[in-house]
Parts: sequence; C-alpha cells; structure tokens
Amino acid sequence: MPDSLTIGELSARSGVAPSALRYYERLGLIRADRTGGNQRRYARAELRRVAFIRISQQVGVSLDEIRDALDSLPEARTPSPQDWARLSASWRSRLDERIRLLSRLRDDLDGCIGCGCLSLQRCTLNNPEDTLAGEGPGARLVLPRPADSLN
Amino acid sequence: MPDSLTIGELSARSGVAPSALRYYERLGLIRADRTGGNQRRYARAELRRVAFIRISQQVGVSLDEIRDALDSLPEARTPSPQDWARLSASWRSRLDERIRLLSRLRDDLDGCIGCGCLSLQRCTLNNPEDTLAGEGPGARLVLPRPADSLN
DNA sequence: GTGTGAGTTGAAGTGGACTTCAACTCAAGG
DNA sequence: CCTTGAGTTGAAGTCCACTTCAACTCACAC
Repeated sequence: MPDSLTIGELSARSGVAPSALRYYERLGLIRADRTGGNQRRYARAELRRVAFIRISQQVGVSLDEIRDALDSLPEARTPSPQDWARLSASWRSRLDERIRLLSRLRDDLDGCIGCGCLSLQRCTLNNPEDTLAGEGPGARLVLPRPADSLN
Repeated sequence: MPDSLTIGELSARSGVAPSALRYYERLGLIRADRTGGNQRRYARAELRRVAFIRISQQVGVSLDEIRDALDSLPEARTPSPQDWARLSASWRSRLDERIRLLSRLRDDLDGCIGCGCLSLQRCTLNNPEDTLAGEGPGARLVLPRPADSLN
C-alpha cells in the first residue's frame, strides 16, 4: 500500500541487507528520496532494480557492469517492462556461456570418471610418460580463465 | 621427461600463476620438494591436484573446501584414478545444482522477457498494487543466497 | 666466472562485495 | 513525554583469492 518503502521494508522484500542497499546506493545502482528526518524512502520501482541486481549477480556480472547496464535505463520515466526485458536479455549470452561451460565440465567429469584424469588436456595427463611436454596448440587447461600466464 | 617440475613449468602446464601456486602451497592444497638451493620441485602428481583445484573452483567450491577434499586423498600412495574419480564425483551434485539454478534463471528470463518482471516472486512484482506485502511462505526472491536477512 | 632469467621470502597491497562499529537521530505506540 | 526499534553517517574491518614488492639466491648457457 505505501508507495514508498523504508530501507527495512526494501530489505525484507528483496532479501538484501540494509547495509548492502546503502552500499548499492553509494555505487549508484539504486537511489532513494529522503524524508524530512533524512531517512531513505524507496520508490517501488527500486524493488525491480534490486531484483535486477541480484539476478545479474547470479549470472556472474560485477556490480560495476550492472551499474553500467542500469545507467542505460531511461531517466525521464519509470522503466517499462520492455526496458527491463532488454536489460535481462543483454545478460542472456553470458548466462548461456556459463551454462555451457558448466555442462561441459559435468560431461567431461562423467566421461573421465573412470580414468581419473579429470578430463584435463584431453586425458593427456593420463599419458604414462607425458608426450605432451611443450607442444603447440591443443591441450592445456580446458578452462579459459587465466588469459595471461603464457604458453 | 623430467619427473619433477619447476614452479615455472607447473605454472605453464597448469595455467596457474606461480604466485597462486605458492599460495596454494601455503594453504596446504599442494606440496613441493626442495632442491639443495631451496627451489620447489613438483612431482608430476601435483599437476593433477592443481587441475582438480581449478575444476573445483569452476564448480564454485572454496579453496578451504577443496583442501578438505584433497586431505581425504590417501597420503601413503599416489592417488589412483579412482581416488580422483571419487573426488570429482563429490562435486557432481553441486555442479548439477548450479546448472539447474542457472538454467532456471535463463528460462525465467525467457518466460518473462515480455513482462519485464524479471521473473522474481513469480511475477508478483508485476502486480499493480502489490498484493504481496508481508505474506507468509511463497514468493520473495527466487535466489536462496541471503540465508539471514529476516522474513 | 659472469650474466641473465627463474626462483625464494615475508609483508603488504588489491579488488570485489559487503559488514560492523560507534555515536547519533527519527518515528511511532502507550 | 518517553521509550524503543529503525535509521543515519563515515571510517574501518572482513573474507577470499590472489598479486606485487623488495631484496635476495639459484641454475645454467656462454
């Protein structure tokens, strides 16, 4: 019924701690009006923003990137469903990628469950005398994480 | 050919920075022998341990938990393929869970792509006048992350 | 032998995402 | 009014997973 929420209410309804909400505000992810007594009052629309933040985090997006995304929302009006849909869709490929990676990991784990090679380097670890010493392309860790660290 | 690896070699072959390898050693995740000149020499078996560590991280397991898992390996002998298989399998349900969560998120995002509700609280956010104010069980954030934060 | 690149250490720094603290002020019920 | 629970602030602290630094020492090709 209230058309604005206290920080406690927003916290309860979003599942995000008040301290985190203040933190988000400092980073410019959400905003609040103030009462005469300087207390935060959140518009209901902020609930959606917080929801978007949490979902985005699940997808593995940093708060910095989330802020950038939120900044692309129209300032003049309350974001429409389409605005939110556009933003959500923008994470879609990352979500897909993440799911793909984990699924592959699961399959690899399954496939190599008997050999114990952990499916790394296409079972080359399982080579008795390590034929793959310093060769070119194939192999190495499956995971693309450490973009640096040579070879 | 060498039956032991320098830290640089292990780094290159595992894709993990030397500083990270030393860090892992401090945490007790891997171990190294020392040369007369106090340099680390890693047994080839450590390559598998590092591989296991990186895979486990992908699954979302903390280094602490990974250490616990690694501690369950037999100390007397070089871990067998079966040992590794057992450990890998132990993350399986977490991997499944993580994939399930992300897939659901993706589906929800797809399903609600038009309504802009972000699929939170089963579209209750989309209620014009917010019928879900402080009610009992259902709803709230889909994500089980903040186990505390009341209500 | 000498230079060079690889390795060593402990301590400190980083970055991300928050939480905690102390010392207050506000808001609302009795 | 007064109490009590909720809210306010800036600064500092925490946790995780590392990285960086300075000041050295090693290993090895020439």
